[in-house]
Amino acid sequence: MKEYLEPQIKTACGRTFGAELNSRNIPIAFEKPKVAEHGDIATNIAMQLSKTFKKNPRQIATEIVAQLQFDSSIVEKVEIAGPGFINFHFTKNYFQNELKTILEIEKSFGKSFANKGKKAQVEFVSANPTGPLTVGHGRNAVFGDTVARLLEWSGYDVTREYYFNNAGRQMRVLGDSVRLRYLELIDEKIRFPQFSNNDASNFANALSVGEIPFPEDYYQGEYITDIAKSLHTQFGDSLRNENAEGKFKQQAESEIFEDIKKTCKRLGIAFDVFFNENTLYETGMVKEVIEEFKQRGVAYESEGALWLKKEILGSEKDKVIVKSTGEPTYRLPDIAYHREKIRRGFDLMIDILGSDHIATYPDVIAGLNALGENEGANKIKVLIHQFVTILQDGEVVKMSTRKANYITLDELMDEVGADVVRYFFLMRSIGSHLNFDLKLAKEQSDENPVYYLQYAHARIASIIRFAAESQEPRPKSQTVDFSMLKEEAEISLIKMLRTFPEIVENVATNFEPHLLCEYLHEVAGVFHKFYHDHRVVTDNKELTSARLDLCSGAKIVLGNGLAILGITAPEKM
RNA sequence: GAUCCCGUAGCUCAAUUGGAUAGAGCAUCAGCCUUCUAAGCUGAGGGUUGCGCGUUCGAUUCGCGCCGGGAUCACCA
Repeated sequence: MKEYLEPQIKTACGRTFGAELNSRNIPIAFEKPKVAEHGDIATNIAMQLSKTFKKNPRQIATEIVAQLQFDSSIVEKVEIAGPGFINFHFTKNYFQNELKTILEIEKSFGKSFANKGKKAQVEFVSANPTGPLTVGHGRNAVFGDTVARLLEWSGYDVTREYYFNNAGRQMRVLGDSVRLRYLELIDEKIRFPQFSNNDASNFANALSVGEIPFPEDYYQGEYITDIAKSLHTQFGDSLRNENAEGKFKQQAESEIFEDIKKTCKRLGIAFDVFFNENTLYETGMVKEVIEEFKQRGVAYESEGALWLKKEILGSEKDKVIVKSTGEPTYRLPDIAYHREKIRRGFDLMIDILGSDHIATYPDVIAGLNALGENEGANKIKVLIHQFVTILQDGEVVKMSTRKANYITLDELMDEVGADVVRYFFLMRSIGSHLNFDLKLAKEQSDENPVYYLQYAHARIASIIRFAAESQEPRPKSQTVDFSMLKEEAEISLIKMLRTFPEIVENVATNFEPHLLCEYLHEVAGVFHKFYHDHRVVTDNKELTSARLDLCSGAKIVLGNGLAILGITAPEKM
């Protein structure tokens, strides 16, 4: 549409305003009007020009329209409306032909090759292996995977990556938590009333009566006991004097990781790369970064620590990258990691982060720039999503892996299924705080919005099955006469379907899958309306064929759209 | 104190990046199955877009100032 109209309007404007216009170089913007009466596409060019030419926009519009000439088989009428919009109405014939394209391209309808040959990387989830994935991780996981799918649909070769760290205090505590549970299994007395490490009197008291205290800030989830049990099955009592960071930590890490991968798989997510932070030390990347920072004079030592200067960070104060203990802070490996990504030659790198990390990524970008990686840093796109608030019985559940106060993604999927989970996380813009009411999600599982889409798909499949059973198959040579489709419900369905590629492109450029959800919901709605108003399979062979093809078109769009969202498109419900 | 996100119908959220009459779902009410899936369709009610200025032909959208909610501001990640 735009492709057809743009040059015509340009020449018309040229004829009206001459060279003066060309010097201004005003782009012609099109938009799809909200209301059907305002046509299929509209431009506000007359309003744009009214400033420069100091003329009434409606007057300008009239002059432009007078210069326009169109193929009457494509454009039905042109109207000037409102403050100065030029509205274009296209012919039914034009839309009928559009349906053919959809049917021909089928599975790739909506795909673009704009980024063919380019490599993209999406880093998401990236939760350290200290416990099962919770509902809180769900939004990150599902959104990240969907962004990856969108990039694939726009032509990118996509790497899905999970970054993790299996060192540090967090993991030591995890190992020791397992160790204590193990000792409990082999009959050591562990005292579990909740008290903290620094509660000295309680601690001493426990030890004095021969009990080993289980600190409050240790991991309290049941899965810790499960890991201890599996160690007990393998090794019996022989680990009594084993170090927390030995077998206990290793076993915990590997079991938890397996668990995480399984959860992701259930959600339709498969990572290509699990990147261990430790690699950055092994390959010398971290050291290299430190040296270079020093060389470039942006880092200095003080109080036994290594600091990065605020000037390059653009922050209020200098920040530590290596602690006085010799351990790096998260900034350093993060910078090294992103440099590593840049070196792998991606054209686009996306980080999916929760809002709790919002303050950290500017440091990473600044660090990269300080290393002279400006070009690479420009290819990094950070997408921040707001938190999911879990509501149970109207109360906010504060999630904490350590306190075992969480609802796992698996539990959620057990309740409502992976499709509902994915849809629920995708249907809202990532900038808004998502309220996940568990009670509601369970109760409404029967009337969840995702079923509306799936039902439309299944319904179409059913119609097509019915037609195949009750009718002679149409000979391949016989072409379908799409001019049979002229009812309002039919045309508006085609209009809806044909915009799919535009929607995908828009959603993929702006990383806003929720708009695809909305669009598909609308497609389903328009289809249901069509179904309700008109019978597909009738004695009229010609009409039946045309309507069946229209159904197929709708099925393609719904199917492809659901595929991008990672949601199944059932043939039956 | 500073930075970022959010504030829209009773509830959960949209709004084509500045457009025309601000829309969906849930909930409430009233209709529609002898016919291809009623997990559907049709209709009704429900709004000072948190408040106030400003920018312009035009503001839910952009700017400034308040109010309210969330997140972050470590030698934690």
